[in-house]
Amino acid sequence: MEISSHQFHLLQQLNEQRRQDLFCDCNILVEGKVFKAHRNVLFASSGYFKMLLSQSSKETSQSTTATFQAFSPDTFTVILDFVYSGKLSLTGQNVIEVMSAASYLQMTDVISVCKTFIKSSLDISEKEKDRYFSLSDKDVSSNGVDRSCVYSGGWRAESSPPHSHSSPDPGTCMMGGNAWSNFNYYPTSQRNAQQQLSKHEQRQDSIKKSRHLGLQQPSDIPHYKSSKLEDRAAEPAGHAAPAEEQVHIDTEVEAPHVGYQFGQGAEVMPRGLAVSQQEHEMRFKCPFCSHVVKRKADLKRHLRCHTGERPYPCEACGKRFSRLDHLSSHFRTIHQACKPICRKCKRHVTELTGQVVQEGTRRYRLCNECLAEAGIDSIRIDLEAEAPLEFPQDGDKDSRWHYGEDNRSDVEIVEDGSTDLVIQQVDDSEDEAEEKEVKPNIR
DNA sequence: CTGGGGAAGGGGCCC
DNA sequence: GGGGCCCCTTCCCCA
Repeated sequence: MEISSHQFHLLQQLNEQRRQDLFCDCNILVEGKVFKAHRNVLFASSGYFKMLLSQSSKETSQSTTATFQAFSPDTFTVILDFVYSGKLSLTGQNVIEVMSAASYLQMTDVISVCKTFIKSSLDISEKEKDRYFSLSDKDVSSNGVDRSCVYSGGWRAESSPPHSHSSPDPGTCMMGGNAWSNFNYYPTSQRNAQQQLSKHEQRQDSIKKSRHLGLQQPSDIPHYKSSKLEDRAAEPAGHAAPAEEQVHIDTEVEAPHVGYQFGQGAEVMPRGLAVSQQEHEMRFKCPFCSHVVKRKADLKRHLRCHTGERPYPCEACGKRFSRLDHLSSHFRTIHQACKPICRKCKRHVTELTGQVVQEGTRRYRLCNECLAEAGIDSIRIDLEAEAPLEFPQDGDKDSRWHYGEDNRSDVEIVEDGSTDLVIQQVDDSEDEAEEKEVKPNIR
């Protein structure tokens, strides 16, 4: 006969003991904050602690101290609360750090829930995007502003994914016991499962589309296939960690001040052997790969290569980018002909020696000789429709990307530019204030 | 088949 | 934390 409430009461009792610091035999030091816990509970919950404590238990039967600098005390609070309650308090703000910490601690279930949470958030973003794109294809210039809300919205706390019915409080994912066994939600259709696209697949997709179709409409957003998110979900939580991913483990008894660094999920070695100050600074580990970065913002940026999120669409051609600077670079190169180099002979051209050729949404420069050789000097020279070619300058942020209405219509109509070349005179001295500038959709 | 060039994309880091 | 620049690698196209 099995009494189902026993597990719950047992966990409850252990949690109570933890709060009252009863029988706690393990101290976890996170950025100066001390957490008390029971070794057996940590051992049973985390592959990392299992490894650590099995090692230290050989050395001592007394209390153990583990020191972490890889995540914040707040993050560890979420982890530890989960260990002792089965409730994981995820929000859009903490999910990345929690997942990173869970990866660190080799807590498979937590990682899975975080992934589901993120995927759910992305799905919300996708829905918003779909809704956004279905509203209007013409009102593009104003939509860029809204889109940032859409993308960021998916990560907000209020966008928390649906959780188990047994979860007592909103925004908390229940794990453990029956609640966890029932936790198997897939928020939307299979489309969501295909949302994630591996880097390679995604790139192939986008390149083919842009090259073969010339224009990548919003509806051409890559249909994300099975991703690293999915792939990694199948991996054990204790996947290989890089050498940089290291934490100090201090054993208080036999070697009071001799620390151990814990890397690669299995090795315990004296701290002094490999820990350097530089490695201490590298503290944000990607939960999907072995990459470690110093700044949280860099991790956030890096994660886009796993999630496939591309919040920055080029307004001229529709191609989407994961980073604003890539969009800017793309725009300058492809649509603004910023390079003062003849595309054919590679010679430097000036406003006197060369002209800009517009080929669909693409622009590049040709010297007068190459223009004549190409036999396209008879193509109409449309000075009226000339768009500025100035490289965007600082302090001109608002105006530099503005896309003249005439050009807009040009761009939208002409997709296969091979039959519609427009030559423009190069005039870098033109007054910027009067320029009609091409403007990508910057958030 | 191969090498060069262009474009995309990722990381580091400064402001 | 975001924006942006620089550097590097990878991929693809083309001669």
